[in-house]
Amino acid sequence: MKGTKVVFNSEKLNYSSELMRALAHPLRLKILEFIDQHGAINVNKIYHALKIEQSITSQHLKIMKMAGVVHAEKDGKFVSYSIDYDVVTRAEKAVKRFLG
Amino acid sequence: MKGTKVVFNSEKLNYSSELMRALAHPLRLKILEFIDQHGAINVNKIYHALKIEQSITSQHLKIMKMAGVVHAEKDGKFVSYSIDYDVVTRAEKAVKRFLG
DNA sequence: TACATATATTGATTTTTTATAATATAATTA
DNA sequence: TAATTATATTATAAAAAATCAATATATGTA
Repeated sequence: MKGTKVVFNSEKLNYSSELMRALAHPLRLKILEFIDQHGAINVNKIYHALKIEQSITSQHLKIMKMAGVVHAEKDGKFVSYSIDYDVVTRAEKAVKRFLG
Repeated sequence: MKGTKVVFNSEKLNYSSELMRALAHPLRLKILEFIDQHGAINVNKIYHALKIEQSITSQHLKIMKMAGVVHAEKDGKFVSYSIDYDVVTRAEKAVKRFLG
């Protein structure tokens, strides 16, 4: 497993760390877990269920959206969030990718 | 892949996010990659090769050591760092663990 | 149209991280 | 033993992230 000899450019390092950073927060993980359990779901239901502030919820969702972890789709006056499982899988492999 | 219905306690959420946080930094990833490529290696070689400050190197190594990602072993006046691949593997799976 | 609801955005503040520089400690060597 | 080397630690400054409160923007509804 040691010594991949693959030289990673800072672009990939930044991508990997950004992706992991988006997930490296207990509240965001909790939100993600909730979306996972409910499928596409709107902000209202998320913050009511988890008892967190609307504004904070939107902000964390935005961070995860920017990182590509979740996807937002407008549905009337609601916005439905869902998980991009491909990207999450990529995050899982982000470490593995440059380690062995 | 959706809806694991596994309820994660905040302990696990915190562990997962802490582990990911330790890796969610470009410089730390770079250091980890370097250790991976060279096996057990001391601080001096790391910061000379990567052209970063000694103090920063020690600090980042400490963060990864606290998270259990790397292991330090004293060797005379040197300190040799190596990767704990088990923990890294756990980090890879941290996301997967609560998603699907 | 006026009002209510859902979400996003913004600005101010606090907290956490990171970087820098200096110093401390321990081991080594001249 | 004095000087050098390797690493850690500490204090401080700078930067980034998180929280909170308020406001803005849409959309839907009475």
